[in-house]
Amino acid sequence: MEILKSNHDGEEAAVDQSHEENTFGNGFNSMPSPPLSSNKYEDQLIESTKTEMGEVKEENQRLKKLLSKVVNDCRSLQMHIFDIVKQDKSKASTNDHQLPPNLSHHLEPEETELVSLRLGSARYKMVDEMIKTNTHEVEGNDPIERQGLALGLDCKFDEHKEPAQLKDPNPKEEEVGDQTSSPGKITKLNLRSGDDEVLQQSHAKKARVSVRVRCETPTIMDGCQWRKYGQKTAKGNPCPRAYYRCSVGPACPVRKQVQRCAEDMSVLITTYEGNHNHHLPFSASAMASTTTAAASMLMTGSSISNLGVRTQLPTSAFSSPTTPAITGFMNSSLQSLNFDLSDNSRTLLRLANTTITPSYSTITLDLAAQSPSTGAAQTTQLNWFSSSSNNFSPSMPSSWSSKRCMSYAHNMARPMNQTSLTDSVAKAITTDPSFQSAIRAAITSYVGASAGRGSSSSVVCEQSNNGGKAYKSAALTGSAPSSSSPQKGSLELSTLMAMSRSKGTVSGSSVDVIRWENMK
DNA sequence: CGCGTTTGACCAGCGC
DNA sequence: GCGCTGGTCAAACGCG
Repeated sequence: MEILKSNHDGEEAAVDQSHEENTFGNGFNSMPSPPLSSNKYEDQLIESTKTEMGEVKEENQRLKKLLSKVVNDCRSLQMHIFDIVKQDKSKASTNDHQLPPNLSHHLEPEETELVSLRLGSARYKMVDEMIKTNTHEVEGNDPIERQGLALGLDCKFDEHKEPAQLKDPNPKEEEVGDQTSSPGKITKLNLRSGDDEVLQQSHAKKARVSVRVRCETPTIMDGCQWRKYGQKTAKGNPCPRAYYRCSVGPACPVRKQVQRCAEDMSVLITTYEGNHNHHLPFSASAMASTTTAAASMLMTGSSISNLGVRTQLPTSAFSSPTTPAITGFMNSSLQSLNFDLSDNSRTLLRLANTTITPSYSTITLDLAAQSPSTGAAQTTQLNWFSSSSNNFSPSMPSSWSSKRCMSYAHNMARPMNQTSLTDSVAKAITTDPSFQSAIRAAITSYVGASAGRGSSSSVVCEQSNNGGKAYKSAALTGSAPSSSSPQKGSLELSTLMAMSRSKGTVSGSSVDVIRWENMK
């Protein structure tokens, strides 16, 4: 540096600028130094920025239209499903038990909730179908599946539960508790109904999503309401573990455990278990859908984008030591992606090194890990990893999801084909609800946190090719405002006032760094 | 008074 | 069978 400065004074500014712009602090260099005639360069940069802003605006409009279409479709679908449920109910009431009118009246709110819950999947699936290109076939010949009536494995759980609830609209609280809050009793109950169910549900019971985050507050603000029901000092950790259950729904089975990390007291470990059986506010749905999607991935090995499809995997799939569908996706797709959500505090969102083993059934979203290259910088990484060691097996079951993952793997393994790679990444982001959820949750929590400080915030996305469009989609998809609640925490594209793009390198490979500045 | 938290007791699972 | 541990329950308590 000294030699450069003394021998090439004219380049000093460029060198400094290069140094200054290397503020990502995550192991890759910034864009190459601009030429001496920096005015021309800046003009070009401004022009390209303007152009890209225009593209972003167009994309925003397109997505807004898409969103409104989805909302409308959801409403009509909701009405349609409501009719179906009503018809089924009237059939059941005539064929089976004749419920008194006052009791059948009590059924309706619960079923509405039930339908809406399924609509979440339908929405994902509809978006999936609307956005996706012709490379992915639409799964589910069952018309019910096509309407998004099934929720995947975790919701199969509900499917078994719901008939009982429908038969008895006013179940005793103990009975609800038996099915939701006491895992041991679940097993006992299900022993009567078949080994497969027992296995699946015991696995489902184990499915957990752990979130590690650097946080001073007693709990992280995930938008949900929790009631503390216990506290215990666990072995090996002086900090007590607090037990919470979701208090939004009367019989919501979701639990969470909160404990400070023994090694680093500033790290809060929050473990979620179960799936909400009620509506959630937007701010809560981000985290909830993320954990649900992660749990679903964990349990089914099916897809990430398969949430709307009833899982029909054989029992052996659950006892398999690996879930190739997941590892295939993660190793091929997520591992090669780096998302950088940063502002003054430089939050780095990284999805990497993911292997999920059902026997352990815990997936961890690590928002507290330090970037090795940044040292003490306030950098937060999000790592998806399981509690098990790597034992990825390349063998794939011949399921649709696996094919899809292989498709990702195939595309990801061809870095030379930039367009293909870009398309694959774009597809992965725009069609995978869990991926969207992860991004949405990260952006939501991030923006929510920064909003309180009143500081400007930005979203930086990196990509290992020259495409960039995929990440625009990522940010847009992840931040698409909810139709019902454009709350704090949602980041609308209209607030993204400036965007820049620069070159950098990651592990010797050239990357594009795209930065959106939120000037709000 | 109602709601949420605290805290000791209880229970189930697991390893030895 | 016993002891350890994690998870849950429920009475007591505190707060608005």
